[in-house]
Amino acid sequence: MKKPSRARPRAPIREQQRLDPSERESIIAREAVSFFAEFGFEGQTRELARRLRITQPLLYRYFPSKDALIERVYQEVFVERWKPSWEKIITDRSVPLKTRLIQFYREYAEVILTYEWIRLFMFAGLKDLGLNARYLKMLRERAFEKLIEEIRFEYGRPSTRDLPITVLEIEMVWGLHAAIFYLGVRKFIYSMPLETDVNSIIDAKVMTFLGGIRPVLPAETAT
Amino acid sequence: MKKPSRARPRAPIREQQRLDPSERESIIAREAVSFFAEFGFEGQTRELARRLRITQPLLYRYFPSKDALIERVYQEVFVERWKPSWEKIITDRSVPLKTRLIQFYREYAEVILTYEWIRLFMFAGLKDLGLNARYLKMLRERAFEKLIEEIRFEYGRPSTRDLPITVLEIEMVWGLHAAIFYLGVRKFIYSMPLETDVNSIIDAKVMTFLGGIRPVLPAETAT
DNA sequence: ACTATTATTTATCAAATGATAAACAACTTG
DNA sequence: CAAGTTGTTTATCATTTGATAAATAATAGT
Repeated sequence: MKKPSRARPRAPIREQQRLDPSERESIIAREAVSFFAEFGFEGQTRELARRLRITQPLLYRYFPSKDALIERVYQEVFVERWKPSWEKIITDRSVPLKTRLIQFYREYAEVILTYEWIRLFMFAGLKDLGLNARYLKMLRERAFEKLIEEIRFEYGRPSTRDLPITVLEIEMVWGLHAAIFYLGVRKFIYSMPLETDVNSIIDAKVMTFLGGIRPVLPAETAT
Repeated sequence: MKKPSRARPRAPIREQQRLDPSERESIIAREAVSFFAEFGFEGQTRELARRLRITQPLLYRYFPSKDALIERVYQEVFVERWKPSWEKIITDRSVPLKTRLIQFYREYAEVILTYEWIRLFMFAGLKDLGLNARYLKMLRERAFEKLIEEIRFEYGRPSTRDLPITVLEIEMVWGLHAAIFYLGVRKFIYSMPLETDVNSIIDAKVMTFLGGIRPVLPAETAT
């Protein structure tokens, strides 16, 4: 049992004031990620400040405008969370292709299947700032195209350098990506709890994908 | 008998004023669908009015509040556009299963793969009003569950009445749904033009789906 | 301890925005 | 044509909201 003492609040639970600028800035940025993910970019700066237990004008000491803060949120989520190691996973031919794919998609899913990532990406898309197109272009170049190159190699097909990626091939990859992304949409946008383990879904999708893409690949090199 | 003898306005080039209430209301509703699909539900009533070439207070003559107008938009898009005939297509056993699936998904895709449907559905989800959950529940009951029942029947498996739908089965259907829906997301939210014919993608997905769901079905009836 | 610095708050502004009331004007009816 | 009905506009209100300037107070340097 505790003795309620309303005498003095023990311990310096006291609101700390005057933080170091860099620290304050990162605190604001972090909270902004969570805040805008929940309410969208029309969320009000006053409400964000309230959550941070600071006053609203203080935000403008660290970010010149609301848009600048939103820019920072993008950076935080869509740039910082990209892991260059993923590209290594995909292209590491000392590992079986299927294993690589599963590992990549599992790790990638772990990053994007979060409340913040999914919702912010969707908010950004609806608002349109070209952010999504830019991101997906990067995703295509850094991951999808490498991935198709690896699949071509695995099955003894011409390199994508010699024979450009076909519409059907990239469409297959989009399909796999859609399946994973949609899990996040269901969970974080539709508020529908997933009844299945994400990893096992990914494994199954990857295997179906590998089975399905074969007939879509260009013919074997028969020069 | 009331006779709406509308005195013919001569040469309707002139901005027509004083419309019939029911007509004005439907014009407003129609424009609101397009407007909110573009800007989201935070789109301003003044801007909507400007598009309609009417003044903003007139909106409030026909809809008591902005929320009521939004409610109407939901009705217009997510209720009115549902076609009961789809359920007949799915369950019409005089037609081969694959044909039914392809026909249903083609028709369904034609309705939901529109700028308005996709974006409004996403805006609604992000705002959360339970609308999406409600819609998807309906989709599951009226389409997906019937669809699984038909597949079970086709392959001589127990009825879903005797053996409830499994998580894996419904997951497969979600996967197919995701693939189609994501086409809309790419096009209308990410602004990425689709390079392929939607119908052929659907056909391919349906066939992959039918091949993939078989091992997931419950064992054959061995009473 | 004193002073300079600066993180933070208080006070406010101006524009935007949903909503209402009253004035206006187009159409109908007698 | 006069009068009444009602579709539409004008004028306006009360909040909300991004942003700024000045005042305040916590910390560092000497």
